[in-house]
Amino acid sequence: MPELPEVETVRRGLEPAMIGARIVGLDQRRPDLRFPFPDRFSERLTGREILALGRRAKYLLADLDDSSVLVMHLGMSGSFRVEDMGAAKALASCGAPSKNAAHDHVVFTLSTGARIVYNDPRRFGFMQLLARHELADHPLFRALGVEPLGNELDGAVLARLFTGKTTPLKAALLDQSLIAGLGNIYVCEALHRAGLSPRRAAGSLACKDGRPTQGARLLAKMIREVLEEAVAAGGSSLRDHRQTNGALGYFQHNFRVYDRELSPCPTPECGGVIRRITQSGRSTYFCGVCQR
DNA sequence: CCGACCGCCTGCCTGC
DNA sequence: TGCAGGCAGGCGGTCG
Repeated sequence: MPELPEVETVRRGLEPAMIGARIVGLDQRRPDLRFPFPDRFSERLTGREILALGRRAKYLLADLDDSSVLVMHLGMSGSFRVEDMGAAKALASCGAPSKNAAHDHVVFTLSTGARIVYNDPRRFGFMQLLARHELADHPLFRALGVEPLGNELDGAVLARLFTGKTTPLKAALLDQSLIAGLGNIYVCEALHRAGLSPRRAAGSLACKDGRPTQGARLLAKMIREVLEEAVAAGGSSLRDHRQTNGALGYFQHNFRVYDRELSPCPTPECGGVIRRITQSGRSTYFCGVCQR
């Protein structure tokens, strides 16, 4: 599921249940996900109060009351759900499909009585427990690029990041050390909105005569636009992705190119057809007519 | 530096 | 109906 908008949706769903609550029990049901869980994971978390829940790129960051930070990454298939007695009954009664409990790998029990369940069939997600002061220099975070939903990303920044790069725009936008948080879907969508070909060299958007190109400015704007729209829609629900309360995000209905091979291009008057190609081993969807 | 490819895992869909 | 193959939202590593 999770690119930046889905992770942000999860963060907003977990926040009211987690903030100010204390972890009174932690059930870690296997030794590892993508990586091993930290040593004494359960002991180190039990008794901690959750002070804040933040996000950096696709990472969730729970600030704890002992100056440690619980770092959580959802990988490809990770999700959280919030359960309390009432909500569990409500979900059951409205027929929301229950996830396969065999993939419920971590269960947090909170002092409020709520349970936070982490489910991850493919187990590409992971959790880490770090001291807050070591976060910035940690290998996971040290090399992360600009946050696309903050105020940092604009045409000038994009132009600078792309200067001299011969790599295709698609690969450059997926590179988390340049911009942190985009994934396959939103890269395809942003490039279509900006009318730029995923195959074009990133460096072609670098500054000309000391000014960012129109393409760089438009692309920066479209990246922010598509991410903001997706967050507002509760993210995209592919397969079984749901928000933490079981509700579906609906941004997938607004995809213009992703998973739309052979559909007519939605750009007015374009007349093109969406194509699928492979770039660095992953599907790229785009219109060869209006994306140049 | 760059890109292509592989592995990590499971589930789902397609075609035979 | 079953089975093989391809594909999937991420990311880190190797190799040429």
